[in-house]
Amino acid sequence: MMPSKCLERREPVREQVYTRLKTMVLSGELAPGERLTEEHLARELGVSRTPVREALHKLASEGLIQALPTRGFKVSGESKEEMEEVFELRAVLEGYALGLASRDVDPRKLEELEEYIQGAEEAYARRDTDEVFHWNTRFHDTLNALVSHRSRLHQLIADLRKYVLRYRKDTLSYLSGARRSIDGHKKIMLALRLGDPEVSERIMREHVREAMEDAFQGIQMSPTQKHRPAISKRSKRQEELSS
Amino acid sequence: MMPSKCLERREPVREQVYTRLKTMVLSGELAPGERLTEEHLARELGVSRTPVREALHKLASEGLIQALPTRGFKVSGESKEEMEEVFELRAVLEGYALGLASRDVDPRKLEELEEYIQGAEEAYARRDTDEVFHWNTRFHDTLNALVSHRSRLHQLIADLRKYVLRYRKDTLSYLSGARRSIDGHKKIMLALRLGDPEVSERIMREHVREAMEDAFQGIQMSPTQKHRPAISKRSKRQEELSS
DNA sequence: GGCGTGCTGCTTGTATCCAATAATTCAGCC
DNA sequence: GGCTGAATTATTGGATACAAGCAGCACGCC
Repeated sequence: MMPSKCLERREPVREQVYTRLKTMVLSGELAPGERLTEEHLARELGVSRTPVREALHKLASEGLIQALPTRGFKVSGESKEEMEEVFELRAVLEGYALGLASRDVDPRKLEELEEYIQGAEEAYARRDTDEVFHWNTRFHDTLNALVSHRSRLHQLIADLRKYVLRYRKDTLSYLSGARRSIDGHKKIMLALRLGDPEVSERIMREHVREAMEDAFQGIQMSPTQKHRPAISKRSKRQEELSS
Repeated sequence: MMPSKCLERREPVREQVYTRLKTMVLSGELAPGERLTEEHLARELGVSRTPVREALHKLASEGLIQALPTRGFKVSGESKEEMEEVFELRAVLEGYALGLASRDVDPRKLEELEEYIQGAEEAYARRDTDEVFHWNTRFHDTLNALVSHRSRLHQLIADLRKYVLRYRKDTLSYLSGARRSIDGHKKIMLALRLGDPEVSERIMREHVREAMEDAFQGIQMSPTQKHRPAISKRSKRQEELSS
């Protein structure tokens, strides 16, 4: 039989749903505290309950949502304590990762990193915080890629970073935060060039902790979330995944 | 299938299967490289594919098994690099955790920890390595419990520890390893009493790294695993979960 | 005799079905 | 009018049914 048109990568629906829901949670489209039920999501996404269920369990294991006893799931709250813990874990793991990376850096990667800093600096001059954020993200992604051979560490850091990205707008909407982060990146470069694991580790920890402070700047977080109704009204609209 | 008349504790079958499979993997009953298919496992455990599948996905997300494209799963290999990475992550995270814990220790917990060391010491005097292992495990579990309010950190450490437990026998079957680990625990106690986060962190890192060295003592690990046939022959026997 | 092609079965992915149960509502009783 | 309890609903957990894909194999062609 002809292999038919299997040219396109056949990504399982489960994965699509997972990615979609994750995006919705991280973007805030699904607000913290909002309740999620398999059936409604399945209808909304135009698939059956099975893949939705698997996606929900996966998200729950990552902490993005949490299982209620027998009432489905709800989007995880964002208590200050929880965010702090995630930032602290980032500080520790990314610190360790930078220490590892600093033992043997590819000069071309250093070049690349410098470019991102340069890009951020120029964006800062234009007071374009979105653009600064963009370059900073590339910077951190590239740093993380330096330890991609340590797959667990790499994955862990990626997950934690995605988790706090939810608050990116808040983080950099103050120019002072942007300034500090760029300066922090410059220090990271110096540590990398120095090639000293311990210094690199310490510098990175400080950097992430500064980012945490800036993220908390002027944001009041309620430890307890009010219970949002449920699925939003636009549930009726059959949004196909293929969009 | 008959609706089982499980009147007692209503633990979801999914969880039972998950726990069961995890045990089988960690105990080596399912050897690294061995292939797992939903259907066979479902038959073997006397349940349907649904809970088996969910358990498999969960195990995969923890890295205990890995998904083959569309061929099911296989028990993860145990290359030296992978074990090293896990031990290194433990060193970093448990180091950080001990630093956190050292800032404010409950004296009763210190008492408890001392008892476990005492127990291990006595077992060591009897050359009972299994017993030493038992007390050492309690010791580490108790330490980890000190940061249970940091749920992510706590969970992460618990997962990583479970992962390397697979090699416990090898780890402590040498008395020198047992000796070193007990001495390490004593140093940890001193660091805790000192109450200095940085010292505690360093001491713990050293301790876990020593444990790694001992775990690798005299063990030859093949980076590539040979492909074991599939499910073992006793698949036919209907082993009910309720056993 | 070697290699390509189609068949067959194993295995997963998804949908649907059924049962069990917690929450909710509503009616009857005090 | 408020409280208690039974019926109703909402929702998950598990089982099964069904489709689709890849692997291995055998057969036939060159």
